[in-house]
Amino acid sequence: MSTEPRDFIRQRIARDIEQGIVPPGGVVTRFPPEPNGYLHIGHAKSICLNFGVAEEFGGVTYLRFDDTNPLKESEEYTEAIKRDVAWLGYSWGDRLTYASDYFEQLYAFAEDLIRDGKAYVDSQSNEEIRASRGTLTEPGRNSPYRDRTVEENLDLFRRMRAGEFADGEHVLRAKIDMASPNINMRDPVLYRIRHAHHHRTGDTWCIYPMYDYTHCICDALEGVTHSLCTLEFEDHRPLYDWVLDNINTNVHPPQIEFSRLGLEYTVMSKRLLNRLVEEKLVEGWDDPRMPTLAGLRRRGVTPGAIRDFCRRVGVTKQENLVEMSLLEFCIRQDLEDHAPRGMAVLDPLPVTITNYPGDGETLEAPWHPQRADLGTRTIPFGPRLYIERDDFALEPPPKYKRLSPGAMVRLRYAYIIRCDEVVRDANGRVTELRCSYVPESKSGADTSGLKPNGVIHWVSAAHGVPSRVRIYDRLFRVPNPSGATLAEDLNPDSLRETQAIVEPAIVASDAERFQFERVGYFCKDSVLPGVFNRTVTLRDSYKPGGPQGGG
RNA sequence: UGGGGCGUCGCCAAGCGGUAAGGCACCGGGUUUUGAUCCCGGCAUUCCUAGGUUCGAAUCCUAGCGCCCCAGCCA
Repeated sequence: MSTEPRDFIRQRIARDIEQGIVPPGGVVTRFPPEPNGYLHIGHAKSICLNFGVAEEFGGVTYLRFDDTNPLKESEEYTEAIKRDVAWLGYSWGDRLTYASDYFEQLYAFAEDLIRDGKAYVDSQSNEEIRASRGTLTEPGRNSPYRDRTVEENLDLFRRMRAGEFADGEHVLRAKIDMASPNINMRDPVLYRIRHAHHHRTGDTWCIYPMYDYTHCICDALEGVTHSLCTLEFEDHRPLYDWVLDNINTNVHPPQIEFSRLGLEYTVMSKRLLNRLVEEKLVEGWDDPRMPTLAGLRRRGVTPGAIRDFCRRVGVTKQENLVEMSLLEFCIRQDLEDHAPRGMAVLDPLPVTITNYPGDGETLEAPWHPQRADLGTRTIPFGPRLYIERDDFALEPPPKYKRLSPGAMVRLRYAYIIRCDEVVRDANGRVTELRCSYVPESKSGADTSGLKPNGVIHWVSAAHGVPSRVRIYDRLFRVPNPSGATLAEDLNPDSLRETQAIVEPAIVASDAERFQFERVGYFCKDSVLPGVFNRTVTLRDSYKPGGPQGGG
């Protein structure tokens, strides 16, 4: 489709296919997270890109865990990541791999590099290496160990592997150029000693390869055709290329960089998200206020909405800070099409229908106004109801479309009522509305000819189910949370609990999410039964000043 | 006064020498048993700045300016 976004990466891939560099249907990409935390919406951009591109051009995508640093990684994270990628709607088939699957091959290539005189064991301390690396403007100095013989290097490297040395005693370095203007090329470390238990390889290794050395080789080993990564790795590309140019492989994917996602009001660094969890400032990685996929899921955000968001955001090399309103739009639109409708009252105002005979009846209403396929629900109606307190105004502002003294309004899917009397307590607070209904105005069979000025939602007092409601706003409220002052950046109103009265069909339904008329979108909280999360509100959402009193 | 990137509407983003797509947001108007949705209309004489090349430049050249990334035995 010509209207589909064609970013520079897709253009490049299309060109590579056209020129025969990559066979049609032969595109191979990979999504390579380090299992050191949960995936967030920024990762979704990369997932949608990598899996999306393979889908569009015919190809496959690997889910590859970049697990080269045992100190930070865990099984819990790999499981969470798999869950989230699958939830987003992508499947890796049998292409689930780990960098650690290749440790043996990586090691063999390293010995080759040593034999070729392209890598050496450096025995300087961490500090010495840092000091001799030079600065942004000054070149580095060669290590005194740089000219060790091949035999000595091989011997030392093997003994490193055998566990003869303590952490930090030696490292394996590439022999490139200590005077390179690109600091990544100043004899980068390839292997370090780490006597640590790895979540997959256990204690079989005590030396672990570095990212720059590992990533490109894994790409080559898996036959990746386009290695997509974010902008901060641009400076690493010469090293990516150097490694592949100096080992025995004829596979050499291009590394192509794009900018990471910046989202207004949210912080995306794993370090900060980790702190929020560690310091118990949130309930966990899946706290609905978190920008993690798990958090968004709990909040009621759909995978389709996130995919749509990633598509609309595009892929470029520009730094960007996307407005929250775009994400909200994508969520609203997805829910608009799919979410069943329901009625709930957050702040109840009792209404008595004074002329209603009997004690009730059952009404029928569609789950969705446009989608007959979703079927219908029954709604109990009676002489005692609750309406939303702000659907009534003692002194209605101009163009007010809801209820006020003497005015008429339609109760959605039910009858037209008129407010005859307002009951107030000693403080003047409205405590009840006494109304009369128009019997011939029944929804679907209205012969009254009346045109009320609005429609409001309601719940039968005798049947409504009280439910605890947790209202989540954004976790951060500053335009650009710095994280430097984490506590100050946090929004103290980001989580509130209140009570809602919900129509019974909602409680009985097994649907996850609902759109509540005049209230917003909700989803069932998967953790606490009978509890709903307010996720996105149509009208009141995030607006300064809160609910609009009718303005 | 090192290297690598990036600068098109409030926010994203097309554009690749032929005379500024689209989306979000916003502002009008219409439909509506959700003030939602939906529909219609408006919204950059201008592309960081200044020169230059050209019949013609956001697109090419030159010089500036601004922003981001890099000195982990993290990824």
